[in-house]
Amino acid sequence: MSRGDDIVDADADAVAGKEPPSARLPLDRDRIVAAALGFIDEFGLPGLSMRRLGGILGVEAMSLYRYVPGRENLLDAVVESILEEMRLDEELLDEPRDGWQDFLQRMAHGIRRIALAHPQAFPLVASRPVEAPWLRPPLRSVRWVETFLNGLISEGFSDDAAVGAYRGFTSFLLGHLLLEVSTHGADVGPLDVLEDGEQRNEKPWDYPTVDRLQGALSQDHAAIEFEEALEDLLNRIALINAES
Amino acid sequence: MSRGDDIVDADADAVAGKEPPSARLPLDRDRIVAAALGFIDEFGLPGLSMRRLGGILGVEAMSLYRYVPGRENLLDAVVESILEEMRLDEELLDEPRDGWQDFLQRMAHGIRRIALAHPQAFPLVASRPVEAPWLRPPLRSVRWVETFLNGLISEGFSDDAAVGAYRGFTSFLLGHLLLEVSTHGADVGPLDVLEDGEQRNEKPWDYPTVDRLQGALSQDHAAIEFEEALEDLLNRIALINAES
DNA sequence: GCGGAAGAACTTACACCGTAAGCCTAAGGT
DNA sequence: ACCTTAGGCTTACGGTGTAAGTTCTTCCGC
Repeated sequence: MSRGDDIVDADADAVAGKEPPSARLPLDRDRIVAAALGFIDEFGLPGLSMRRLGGILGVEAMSLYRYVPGRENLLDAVVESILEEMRLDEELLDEPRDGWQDFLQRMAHGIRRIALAHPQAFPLVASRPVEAPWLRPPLRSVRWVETFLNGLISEGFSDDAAVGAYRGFTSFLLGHLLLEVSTHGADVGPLDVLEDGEQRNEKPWDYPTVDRLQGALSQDHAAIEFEEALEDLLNRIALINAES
Repeated sequence: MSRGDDIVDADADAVAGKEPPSARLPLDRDRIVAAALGFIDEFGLPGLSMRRLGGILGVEAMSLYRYVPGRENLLDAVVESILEEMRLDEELLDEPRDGWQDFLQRMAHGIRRIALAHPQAFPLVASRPVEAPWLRPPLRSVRWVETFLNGLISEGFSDDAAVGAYRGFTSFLLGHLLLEVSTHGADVGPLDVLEDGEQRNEKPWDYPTVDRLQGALSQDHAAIEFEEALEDLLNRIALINAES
């Protein structure tokens, strides 16, 4: 080493008007959560460790524990931050304006947007244990449930119809979005390329129909299917509403 | 201890016709997978480690690696074994007998049965990466997809209609069953009982509608909802079929 | 019976993980 | 000038997956 070029001269920096790198951004909790989400988005959940996350923030792992009780809690916070992000979506309404169909359409599309924005993190929303059994993913916060139910009731839904709609809505969204997002993950998954001369030992393959339909199966109509299935769901909900 | 009662007398056992406990069941791969599934069913996925699994089988952790390439592969094998279990279900048909509705009804109920039989393991079926993007959970094996598609096509479905039905079917099942199973998990989750004098620091709670509907939200109509939603799905599929 | 080969388990070792406990330094109030 | 406190660092412990090497057991050809 020639006279420690890699060591920053803090005094000189201070004179130059720069902030010393340490203690300037005192490692806020939100910044930790944001960094965690960023990491997951970029490298996937399994790679996230407290030590690495600390490294990203230029800090030892243990320093994180001043702001976050532990890894589990951190992941919960990540989920929460994703739902919070959805709050900022301008398209989403706090209450119906042009009928409950429009209200639910906007909500469904909003959730789909965040799912597609965080394909690696979205499964967290689904797989993290929920504090109350009726608080179902992906509408994982009481505020959203309250918004949902109030919205429908204000449009003339009975209590039971609103609850039924809530269950159908969550179930539909969870299934569709998990699958849509998981195919995105498959695209960027482990490359898994065959080395030269390497031979994949395939089992005997005798699935002619799958073979023949491979093309049709691989086509991505997720967006259209989402719209159609959503519309069917809304019709179904309309029926629930009419019956009750 | 009075004269090592806990030590088995192997010779005496051999004379009595019993097999010595060691090396008699040479730790077959299927036995490992079955033990893993059993463990998950009983204690949940996060507690499963190679060392503990070895312990259960009366063996050091590293011995498992002779039959299983690693933990990830083991979990894949567990998923596979669950799907295999479904093959044995007598109610399931290899091809339609009383129409495609009956065919799909049986398949849906079969998958629901295994989901409810392994509530702790079922999320694995959904969250494990799939080798091909069109191989969607919970129908996670080419054989099942082949069976599904062939069944529908033999009943007069066009290729596209069959593929569309496949997508709707998987999406519906995944969403509904994941949610149904997750509420089961919540029941047996960490007890989380308040200690004497401990006070849960609740945030200010202002969700009157959720409050009022707490009862309705908590009621468990999963079975009925499953039937109704499944019937709606079948109607939807019938439409797809008619249109194409 | 015996030597050797092969199979199946055990042992050791490494890098990494989450996190409990304590230490060190610097800023701010008095 | 002192003390408090915040905000980070260091160390340490038990646990994890797994690569590599070792030891024991069993069986087969002679």
